Amino acid sequence: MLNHPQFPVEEITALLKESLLFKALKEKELEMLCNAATVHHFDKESYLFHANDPANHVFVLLEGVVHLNQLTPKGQQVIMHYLSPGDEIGILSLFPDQVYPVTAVAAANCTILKWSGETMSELVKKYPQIALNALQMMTERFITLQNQFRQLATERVEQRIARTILQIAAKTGKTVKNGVRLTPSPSRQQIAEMTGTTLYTVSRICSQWEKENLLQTNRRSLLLKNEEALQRIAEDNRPLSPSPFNAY
Amino acid sequence: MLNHPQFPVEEITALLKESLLFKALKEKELEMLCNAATVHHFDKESYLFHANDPANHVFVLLEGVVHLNQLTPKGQQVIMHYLSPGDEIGILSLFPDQVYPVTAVAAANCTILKWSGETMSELVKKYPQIALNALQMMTERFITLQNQFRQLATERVEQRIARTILQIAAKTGKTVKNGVRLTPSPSRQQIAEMTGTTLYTVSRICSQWEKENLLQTNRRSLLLKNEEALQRIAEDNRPLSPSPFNAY
DNA sequence: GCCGTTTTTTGCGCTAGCGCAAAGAAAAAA
DNA sequence: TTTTTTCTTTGCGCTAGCGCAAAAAACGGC
Repeated sequence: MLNHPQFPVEEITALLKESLLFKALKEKELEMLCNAATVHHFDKESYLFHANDPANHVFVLLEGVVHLNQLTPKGQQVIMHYLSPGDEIGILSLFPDQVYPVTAVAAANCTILKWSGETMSELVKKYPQIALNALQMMTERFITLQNQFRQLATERVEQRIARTILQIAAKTGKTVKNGVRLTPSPSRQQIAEMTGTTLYTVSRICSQWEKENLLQTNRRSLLLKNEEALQRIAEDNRPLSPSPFNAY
Repeated sequence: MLNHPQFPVEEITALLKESLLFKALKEKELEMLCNAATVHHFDKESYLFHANDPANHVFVLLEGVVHLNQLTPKGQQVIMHYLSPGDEIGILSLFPDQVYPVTAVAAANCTILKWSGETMSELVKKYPQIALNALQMMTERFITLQNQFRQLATERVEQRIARTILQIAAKTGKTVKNGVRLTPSPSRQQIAEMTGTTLYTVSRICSQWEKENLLQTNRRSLLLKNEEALQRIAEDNRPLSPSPFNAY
């Protein structure tokens, strides 16, 4: 276990120490944790688990991107959450008798750490801090989701797309000389599924922004050139409504 | 404490026994719980707490309706959750150092049971089952919110309104001879704030339904006359798109 | 470097839903 | 009762965003 060429134990330990789920654990405890984990690869497009599967594994993403999504009865996808290295997946399996409420799919080739539910239960018994951390995470995720809901209910598409790009940039973007680079960049379709719109609308809006030199995209990456401008769009600094008084 | 004319202790105990937060507590424990509570009245439109207040009380609604909502930066309201008698409010205050992420407002005159954070901490220490129940509730609310999010992202206004009315009917509706009656009925404005639309659209859709004899409204109550039809609307049983082949 | 596949762009027409404004109805206050 | 306030309805015009279709561009495999 845990003799991975690209991920030496020290590096993993460092990552886990920073993670929300395992923070406040001691060096010794993290070591135990590492020894109880297994490392797996998931190819792009493959599934970590499906919605309604019994929740019996906890994952930590080492490398890649994972999307948590739901399907509508008609087969339309909605991406509920976007995960990057260091993030935990499947915390619900820490709690008894749950099923995953979402599908987890690798949006890029991924390397992940995995614990079985039983292993986790034992670890939680030994280190109750993990349960507290999980609870903390749940409430944070809940509050975030409430905000997402409010935004979807009240903001225009353009704002939601701007916000989504900014969030991904903040989470995984690399600062380069002329801006912030997102690699890999989510596809138009995926942005649409995160913002509750269509790929056509996303494409039109991004084209517009590209013309205005706010960003620059190609299929594999996105360069955010004017973060402040996008921020302004996300916060909707524009006339409330086309004022009738300006018509003259 | 707890000598309320309309709510004798036995009745409250019975209510708490059924509640998600206090289920699986013993008779004796429920009694302790009752004795630690205080009863309060909140007039319609008054606030139980505001978003960002430190979360230091747990409430159980005995009578009335409470809305949990958020405000957009521009002052627009979004109703995140609708609470009826027996429901718990402010479970986040069971967990350390939280602030309420929403505002709780009485949507009708309310009678509520209230515990301070300190009292609750002690109770939780004595009866750890409460913490487990709270966790259970959090995950349930989280999963529900995810579904709400998906629906908002993918369904048409009409569907969302239908679903909302059906949910309120299931939660608080009284079955009468010609249908299900909701009293008090949410206003057009409130339905709009629950479904992410405007009061005009809600009004038009309800008028339409009234014409089709699916329901019947006046300012104080709503009579749902054809639940099945509304169910069909909520599930969107209609042609996927105006098929070009039918044009002939 | 060529070919098949996937993704993106964009023109076009369209429709769901918005939002003002003004009238009407219902409730509350006086 | 009458008056005032609040909530609802509806006509009207409009616009944001949808979604097809077809082309263009980008990518991957060989």
